[in-house]
Amino acid sequence: MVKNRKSCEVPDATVHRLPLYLEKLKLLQAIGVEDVSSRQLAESLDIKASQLRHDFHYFGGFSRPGRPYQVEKLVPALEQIIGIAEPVPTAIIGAGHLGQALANYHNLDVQGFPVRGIFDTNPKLIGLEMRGQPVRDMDELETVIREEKIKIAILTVPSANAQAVADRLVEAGIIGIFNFAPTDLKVPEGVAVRNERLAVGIMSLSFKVKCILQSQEEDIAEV
Amino acid sequence: MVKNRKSCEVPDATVHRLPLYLEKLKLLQAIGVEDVSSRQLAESLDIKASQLRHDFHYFGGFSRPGRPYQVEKLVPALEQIIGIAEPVPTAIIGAGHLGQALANYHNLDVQGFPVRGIFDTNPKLIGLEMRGQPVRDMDELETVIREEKIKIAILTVPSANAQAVADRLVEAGIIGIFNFAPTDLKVPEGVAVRNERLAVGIMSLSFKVKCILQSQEEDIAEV
DNA sequence: GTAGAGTTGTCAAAACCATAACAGAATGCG
DNA sequence: CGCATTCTGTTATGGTTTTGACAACTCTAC
Repeated sequence: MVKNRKSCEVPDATVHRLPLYLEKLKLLQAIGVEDVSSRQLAESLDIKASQLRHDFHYFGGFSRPGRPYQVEKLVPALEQIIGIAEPVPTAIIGAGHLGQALANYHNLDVQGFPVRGIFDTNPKLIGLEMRGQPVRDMDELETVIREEKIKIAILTVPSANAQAVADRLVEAGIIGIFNFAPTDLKVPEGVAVRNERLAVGIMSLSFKVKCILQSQEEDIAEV
Repeated sequence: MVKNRKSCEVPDATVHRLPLYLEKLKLLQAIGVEDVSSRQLAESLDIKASQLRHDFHYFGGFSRPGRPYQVEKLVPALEQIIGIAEPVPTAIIGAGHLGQALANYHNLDVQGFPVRGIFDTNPKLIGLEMRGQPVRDMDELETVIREEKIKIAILTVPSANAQAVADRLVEAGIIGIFNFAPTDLKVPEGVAVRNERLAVGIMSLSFKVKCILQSQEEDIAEV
């Protein structure tokens, strides 16, 4: 199966678009659309059709020349590629506001990431129910991860604890960490980390806002 | 001031790194570091020094050849560039779990985005206090935005309402929208949108996890 | 004062990604 | 059937971003 190894040698940019394709396709599926051409799909996502076909090309053909894509086939194919053909048991570490928000984010389940464990150190939170899951003491972390075969953890603990918790997660067998703490985690080879920095997002937005305001001022000055 | 207009013609990739530079520099500042070389700073962020210098080069020199960067000068310079030299009044639309999480996210204030208005339609939420701010009825949206001169809005409402709310925001004078709804917002020229899709994040993580698992299986098979 | 180590700003090369172009295939219609 | 249209898969082109390389400059040590 050389193809498997090769199918992982894909640009990050392409990987980030796969979820968008899947999302849109599920929407089409829900309203009963059967066929969709690369152009239709691309336009609805505001990208070029050639880029979409190029992306798909990394994974081999999803259709044949002359025939549009079949939604019914494409959805499971993408799910397979993304790795959510089977539900991926997920844990949330840190039941603060952000952790709660994510635990209650219904879409997580729907999109293939059922939450099988919520953990915190705060005695006031331990025992509370969130979406049918009790908040557990961190003592149980390793046990639950192993029993539930959890592979992905969402980390919403304070920065100061993030690295220590990450170490425990890796030790317990976690392979993917979705990190919301503004800290660069050091993890061994064979563990994937994705940092989600709210601050980066809002600041790059601020940069654009500043540019807009400046150009408006200049436009006025020029009149 | 041609430089202003030019300073906005910067690759997105560079813009996204600016907040990281600033964050790290503030950390250094806090522990009393005065000088820092491009190599030191770059290594701590796990990027190449040449990239950092290249990024800075877009905005003109922050130092002179031979001399390292001075933290005390670099921090305000970056704040200026990002547009947070002055605090940027911000609103949160949607006081659900995610909205609450962000409202309580202390760093928002610290990093230059004081929350000056929290809005929701749910009568049960209206009136509640979050970080010293009452949750207001959406009726007050336009008034508060204008009075507080709010320019940036964080959108955490359900997908179905996102576009309608965005329209109101733009009408009221909002220039930047930080959108957490999985919807592509249509906004007029002169309004910046940044989409933050949690689903995309966790799915691209899942892709990498799947690749790791596959390569592990293959390694075992090869032995 | 001079050599050497270390630094930035700048430009050139390499790697990467997005777009365009096109061959080959299917479909629909007269 | 034959033609026009539409479509994918694939390759080539063009552009952007990252990385490497180096001149010019500063400081320290001796």
